[in-house]
Amino acid sequence: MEYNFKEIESKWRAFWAENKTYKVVEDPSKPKFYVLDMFPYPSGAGLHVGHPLGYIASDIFSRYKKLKGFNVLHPMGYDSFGLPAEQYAIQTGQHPAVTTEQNINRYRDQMDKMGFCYDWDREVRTSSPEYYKWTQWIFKQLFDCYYDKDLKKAVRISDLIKKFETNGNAGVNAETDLEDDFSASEWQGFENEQKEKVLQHFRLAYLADSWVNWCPALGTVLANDEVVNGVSERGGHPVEQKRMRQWSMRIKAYADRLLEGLDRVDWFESIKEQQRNWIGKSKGASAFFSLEKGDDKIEVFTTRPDTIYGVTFMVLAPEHPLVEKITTSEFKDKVEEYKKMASLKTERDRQSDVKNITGQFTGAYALHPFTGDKVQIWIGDYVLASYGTGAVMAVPCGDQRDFDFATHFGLEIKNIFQDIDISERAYAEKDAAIVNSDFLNGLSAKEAIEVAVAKIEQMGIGKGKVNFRLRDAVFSRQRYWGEPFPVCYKNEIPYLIDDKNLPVELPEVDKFLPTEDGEPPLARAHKDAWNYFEGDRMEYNTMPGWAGSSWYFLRYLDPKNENEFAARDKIDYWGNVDLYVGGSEHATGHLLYSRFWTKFLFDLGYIPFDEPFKKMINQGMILGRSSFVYRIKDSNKFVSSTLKDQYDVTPIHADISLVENDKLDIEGFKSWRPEFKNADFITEADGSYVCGHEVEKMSKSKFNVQTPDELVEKFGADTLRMYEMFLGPVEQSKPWDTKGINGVHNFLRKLWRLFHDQNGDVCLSSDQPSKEALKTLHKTIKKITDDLDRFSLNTGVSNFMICVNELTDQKCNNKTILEQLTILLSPYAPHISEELWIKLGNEAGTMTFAKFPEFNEEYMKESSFEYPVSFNGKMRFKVYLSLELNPKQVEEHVLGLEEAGKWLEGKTPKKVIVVPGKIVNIVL
RNA sequence: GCGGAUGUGGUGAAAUUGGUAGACACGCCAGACUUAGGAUCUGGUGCCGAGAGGUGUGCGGGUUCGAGUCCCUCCAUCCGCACCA
Repeated sequence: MEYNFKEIESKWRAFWAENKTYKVVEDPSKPKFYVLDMFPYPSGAGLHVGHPLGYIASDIFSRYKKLKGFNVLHPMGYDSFGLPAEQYAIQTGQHPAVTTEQNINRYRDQMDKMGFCYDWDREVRTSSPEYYKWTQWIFKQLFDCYYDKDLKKAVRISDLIKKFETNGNAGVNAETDLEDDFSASEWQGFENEQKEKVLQHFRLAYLADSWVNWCPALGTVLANDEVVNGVSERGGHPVEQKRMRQWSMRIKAYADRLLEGLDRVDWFESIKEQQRNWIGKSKGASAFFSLEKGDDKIEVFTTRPDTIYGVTFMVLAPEHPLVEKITTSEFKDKVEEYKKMASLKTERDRQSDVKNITGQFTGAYALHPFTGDKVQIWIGDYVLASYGTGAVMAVPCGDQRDFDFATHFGLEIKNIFQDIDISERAYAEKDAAIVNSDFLNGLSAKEAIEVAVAKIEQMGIGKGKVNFRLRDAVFSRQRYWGEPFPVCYKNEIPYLIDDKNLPVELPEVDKFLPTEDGEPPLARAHKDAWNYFEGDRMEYNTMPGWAGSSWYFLRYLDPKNENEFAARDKIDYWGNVDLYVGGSEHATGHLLYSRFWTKFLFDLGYIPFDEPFKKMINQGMILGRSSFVYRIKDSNKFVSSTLKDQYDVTPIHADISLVENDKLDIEGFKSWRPEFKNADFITEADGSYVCGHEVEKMSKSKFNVQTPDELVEKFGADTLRMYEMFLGPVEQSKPWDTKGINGVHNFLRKLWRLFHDQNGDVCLSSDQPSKEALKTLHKTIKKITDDLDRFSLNTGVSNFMICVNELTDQKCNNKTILEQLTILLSPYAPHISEELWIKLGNEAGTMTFAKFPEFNEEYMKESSFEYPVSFNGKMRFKVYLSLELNPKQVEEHVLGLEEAGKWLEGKTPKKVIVVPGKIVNIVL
């Protein structure tokens, strides 16, 4: 019997499903291992070959860990709320739940064909009410907590209220944007409405008027990580700044812990670095500059307090609250004009207009805190209102932007760096000694920073301070297809819905569009359409896409629990994710938010860990390899790629299914589209047409999408699994190319032949395995184990090929050897392994729970070694020598060889290096 | 500008601790077989050279008996962040 992958694969797929082979339950007798894939958004296009890359890798690893005796949790689900389903719904009127369901079914079908070992009984969908009930519940906890900076953790808001009742907000060290002070009696005198307003400044999920990224085309706000280069990440629509009342998450409270936790996880450095940049911690000092006139003070933030004597002017953001107050009447009009101009610029304009220096003098002066000198106060849009204090002390000698500003407007530039020429540009390094700076003179930058901060604090004009770039995350979206908030309003004060009434389900609406008054789609729902309704109205916004994905890894632990998001004993057993596999594009979104929620749930004692993902592997993107045909201008004639330079041609994408090894299927191309029906071809001498190619993102419009289904059909899932791994290291981006897939397929056929005779009958020997075969096997065991442990799955495939090549040369059909090999291979190619497993006389379905072979060094022992002999580091010849020889003996033997004499050229070697079992190097 | 990653044959790549550069595969070349199968088998294939040999891991330098691997300078490509004070 030939290797009939179709029959074998469908047989085992059915077997696994029927027997629930991959179902897992808590088992205290075994160590646990949690392998997680980033769950997909089920889009209408289905999976292409790039999606399963990470799933295959994690599947191999899960199967390996099972064979190693671990109880492996390996679940899958769907991030099923999101924009595309809703936009499709707006166009067609089809309910997003319906399209989502269809897409999920297609994804499931595609994944099943790959032979993944997911425990599908644990599937979660973020859009199902049973799931989002708990997303709502977590939101409620966030609403009900504030961040205590002394305890460095989230604490219930009731504790805060107690403090307010006894002491007002004096002595409260909480993460808040509230600046006013109030006493206990003032607090007690507040109306409920006023109290809630105050509390909103403390809650971790809070309602506030804030500047948000508004995307008119999508009709919704976006989080910072959803805006890329001033346009929306999805769809590329323009985004503008708008002030709106929105739910936000006080993620800033966790900035320091999010930074610190990165040191405790095993992730790629690039991802950690991206998160560090995004959090953007900078240490420095804040200092108050008093004004020449009036009692107001301007607070600035600087990372270089050592350069304070270089200050020659100040710049405020145009939106800075003091601008209006300090501007002299003489400059009022000009300042107003500048402010207006700045406000009209979108974020995008400001970014693309970095080189253009603009600003306006306010007419006011501040006093230098040390020298008492008058310094001009300007406004300029290079100073951002949202970072630091919205004001900078300008040090043109030490900061290029300040330098450019000063040069442009002819402001003074004072040099405070010893032996540094600043006539051309600012000196931003920290290597020069400080001069012209009174008490800082002669100090290095590092020393001067400390001394300056101490002095500033001593004088009471400021203090050492840490600033973060991270902003609080906007949490409401004006969309339909998302989690409803467990919130209602009474007199416009938000109230939480009681746990017993959760989930608040998505109500039916007549259209998925905003109302005429611009309210979100949920405002269309009639009171009766809500499964629960309270107060004057329910919250109309829905949660953003990252809400459901911020905690899904916890739900897999106990997916059907109706009373808790997961039972504590299950959480304790499974713990956090041991290996997380997914794309790196989530570095500043999902991966940051899920860490935030994990830390929060840890603070409240619901989970015993504060980092969700211990180790993470980020698979590279699989790019498409587009094929091109070249049409000669104004004709229907196509010229082969190698000859195209002789003509004036237009490249046209050809569907990659019509191309094999860059050769075009000419007849197929003619019938592909009507306009090519009568096409002519200028071919190579052998009559073939060679296509050009280019690496691009996979997309329908480029006809370069490769679906896994086609390849499973053609070669089988085992071949595709191994081929995707064979392509190169998982973390590397690479273009998809089916060129080498035959090689992998042939390998599996060759493996099959080891078990069968020429007639295709099973033919296995039960004799003692040969020494040679044992050596091959154990060499392979060692390599495969090492490869898996360091996630080098491409070399794993190579090592299987080497093994099968060697066993074929040895004509090995030994049962013991082949059985061990089958177990080794089963994580990579589970279907064929199961089939061979029963041919070896084992019971169906027991393969998954077999024991992974152990490497035994005994079989690898050699008595001799083929030494490479080098002269001056150049390998010249090889010689077999006993490994029992000591270095001196090796040297003597090698120097006595005729071959050596040729290279010695009669000279006496200066030195001979012998590394036993490795190399001989002769230095002449 | 800052940060991260990468650079090896015609192609995908390997070389885990400094020790035979190019494993394994694709492709290509030559041949065998034939039940014509997306077969199988044998040999070859970094580059230059008829050969002996020379040369070779982005460039240039250094350390070392020995460097793809370690150090320094530079170049190129990709990714992320960016008027962040």
